[in-house]
Amino acid sequence: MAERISDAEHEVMEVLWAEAPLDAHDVAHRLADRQAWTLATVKTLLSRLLAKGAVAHEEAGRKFLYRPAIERTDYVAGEGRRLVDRLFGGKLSPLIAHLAEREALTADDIAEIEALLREIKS
Amino acid sequence: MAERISDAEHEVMEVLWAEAPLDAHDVAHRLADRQAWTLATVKTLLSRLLAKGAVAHEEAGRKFLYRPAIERTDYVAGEGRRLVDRLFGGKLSPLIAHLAEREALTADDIAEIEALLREIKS
DNA sequence: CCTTCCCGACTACATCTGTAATCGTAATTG
DNA sequence: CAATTACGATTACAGATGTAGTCGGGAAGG
Repeated sequence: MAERISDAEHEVMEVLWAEAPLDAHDVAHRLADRQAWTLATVKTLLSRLLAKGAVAHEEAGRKFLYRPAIERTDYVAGEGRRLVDRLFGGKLSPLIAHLAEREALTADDIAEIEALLREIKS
Repeated sequence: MAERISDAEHEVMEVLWAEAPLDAHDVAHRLADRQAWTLATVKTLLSRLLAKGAVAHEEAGRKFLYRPAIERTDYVAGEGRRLVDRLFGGKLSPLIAHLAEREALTADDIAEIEALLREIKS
C-alpha cells in the first residue's frame, strides 16, 4: 500500500477528489487549464494511479470511470507528516516559524490559526 | 538555481548543515547510523549536490572539503512553501488542522505555537 | 457489412534517483 | 623506486517519472 504518488499523478488525484467518477477525457479536460498534457499523458497517469491503488475504475460501456480510492485527507496528512518529520524533527512549530518569518502571515492567518488551536484545546 | 534536492541528497545536506567543512569520508561516517550507504554512494551524492550548486568544495591537499552552498533556512522554507502551496492552497491553517486532528498536538506543542504567533504579532 | 474512430493496453524514451563499481592518477609505504 | 592505497571522475544500471505515441479490437456510422 501507500505507493508514493508523484507530482503529476497528484494533479490528477486533485481532479478526482474534486469530482468523481470521471472518465479519462473528463479528467484531461479539467486539467487543461493547469497542465498542457495530452490525453495520452493523462491516460498514462490514470493507469499508474490504478496500479498504485490510488484510484479505482468501473466499467461504463466501452470506457472506464475513475474515482479516488484513497482519501484526500489521508494523503494530505501523510505528506504533511513526511515533510514535518523530514525537515523539522516532527515538530510543527518550526514550520510555522519559518513560513511566518519569511512570508509574513497576515493578521487574518494568525487569527485563524489561533482560533484553531483554541478549538483543539477544548 | 534551486535545482531540486532529492531525499538522499537531503540526508547529505543535513550532515553538512550540522558541521562543515567535511570530506567525503567524514560525511559518510556521520551518515553511517542513518543510512547504509557505501562511500561510493556518498561520493556520488556529493558530486550531484555540487553539480546542483547546493554544496561547494575547496581543495585540501588531495581531497575535497565540502560545505553547504545554500542555507538550510532557505531550503526548509522552500520545501515548506511547496507543500503548503500544493496541498493547502498556500494556507497554513489547514495543515495545522490536519496534523492536529490526526496526531494530537500536545498541549506543549500548542503552547509553543501560540507563543510563536504572539511574537509574530508584535 | 465495411470503414472509421475511439478506447484502453502496451510501448517508448529521456531524465532523475538510488545505489554502486571501476578507472586513472597521485600519494603513501615499504 | 615499486607496490599499494586513497581519491575524485567516470560509468553503470534498474526503477520512477514526465510525457507521449502506437496497436488491436470493438462501437458507430454509413
